[in-house]
Amino acid sequence: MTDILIVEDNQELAELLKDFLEAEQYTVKVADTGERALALYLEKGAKLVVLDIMLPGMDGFAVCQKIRATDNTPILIVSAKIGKEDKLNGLLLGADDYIEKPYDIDLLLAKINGIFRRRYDTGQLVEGEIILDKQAHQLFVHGQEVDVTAKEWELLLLLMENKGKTLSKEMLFHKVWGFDSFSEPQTLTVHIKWLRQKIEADAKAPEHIKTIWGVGYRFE
Amino acid sequence: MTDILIVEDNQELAELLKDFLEAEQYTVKVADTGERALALYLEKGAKLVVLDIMLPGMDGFAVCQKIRATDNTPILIVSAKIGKEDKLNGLLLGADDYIEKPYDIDLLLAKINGIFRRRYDTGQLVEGEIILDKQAHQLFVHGQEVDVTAKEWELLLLLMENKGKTLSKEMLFHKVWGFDSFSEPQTLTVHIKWLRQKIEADAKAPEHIKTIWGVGYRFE
DNA sequence: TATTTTTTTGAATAATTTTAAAAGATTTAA
DNA sequence: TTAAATCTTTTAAAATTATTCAAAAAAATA
Repeated sequence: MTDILIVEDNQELAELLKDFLEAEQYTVKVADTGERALALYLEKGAKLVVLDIMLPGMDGFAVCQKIRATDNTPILIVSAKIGKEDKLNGLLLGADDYIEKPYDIDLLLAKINGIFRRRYDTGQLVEGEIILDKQAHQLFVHGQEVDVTAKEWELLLLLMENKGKTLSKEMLFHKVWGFDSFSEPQTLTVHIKWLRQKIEADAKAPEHIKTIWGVGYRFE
Repeated sequence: MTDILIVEDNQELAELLKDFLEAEQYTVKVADTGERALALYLEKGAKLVVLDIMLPGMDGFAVCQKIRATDNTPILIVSAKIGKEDKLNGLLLGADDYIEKPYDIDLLLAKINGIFRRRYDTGQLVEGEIILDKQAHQLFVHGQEVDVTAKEWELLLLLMENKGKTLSKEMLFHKVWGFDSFSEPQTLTVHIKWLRQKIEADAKAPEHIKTIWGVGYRFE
């Protein structure tokens, strides 16, 4: 969901970008030639391709064209030699945006964030059959709306926003009930139980809300 | 109400624009020649025509002229070769705005939003049988005028302007009664009740103003 | 002042949250 | 390997909290 493929022949610059974007929670793969970029793209895919135009061998425009022949994944063209013709060239080939080298790294991030927001941020959290609409404050399971209480909603939101990560019971309790809550720790597990009954096919064998013994819970 | 006709001979670019604008809640039709654009326009109409000047066969200016001969639908001219003469040309033919290729997609969106706001924002909010006329300060349900009090009006306006989003009771209360209000929180729910009696077919089973337990209300 | 509109109140109702106790799992240590 | 200890889940009832409703009081307006 946050996979970026960087196509850049300057290894140092590529590493720098990778580190920077990873710090911003993106998942980054790097390719140093057009050929390798295409191979990597076809094998692993990506949600955004950041594409340098000047590459040894197959140039960026060719890569752009080949990717567009496959699908509609957004492409951000990066280049030192963007003239009007190049911009037009890229636009005609289906690139989504441009940035000129040398660029401000924050501007690059802004453009990347913008592309992700426009293309992928629907205001919804989707995990398989479970859809959480944050704006509407609605939960759908298999397309059916399911009523959840305020506490259940907060718990599920926390778990889904941190899917794959195990959250400790203390952390969950503090975030949902507040640090000053005097409630008993069972309260949390009872709410987990209600949630499981609402979102799991079989609440006895949960597929999504996993128990991590002695630690807490993890959404998968 | 949000129909856009894009006239663009580059199919890839046209598809890209279509996807982008559809993500922004517009309804998009595409034509790749001037002749097809006119035929589509005369058959289905549109609220805005985004018109590339450089087209094979009948060029953009000719399309512009023919559309203007029919009605006053706004036209946004897009072209790489906008010189002073072209701008003047387009203006004389009745185009509403221009954008030069290659353009920033956000700028295009801003211009489109601007045209729609200027041309079509009638100051009315319409949701099925409910019409809120902001200028006249009147509410109609099933074509019948319904009197609402000042507080009810503000409440309904807030809800309808944010339809689909759940608004918290605190937010509603603050916006309608002001941050410094000392009133009891029930006051809000009582007003919601009056509103429901005025706009809902069955106030006991509201179709429009939904209660989100422990959170607030949502207009649908 | 009379009328309309808004706000408050308190009781009834509905829904959620908490609790406590028992049962079920998993881990630890003998 | 087994028993004990620890942790988690279930259950149902109790407690709490939120919402609705109707009527009355207060405030604003004509």
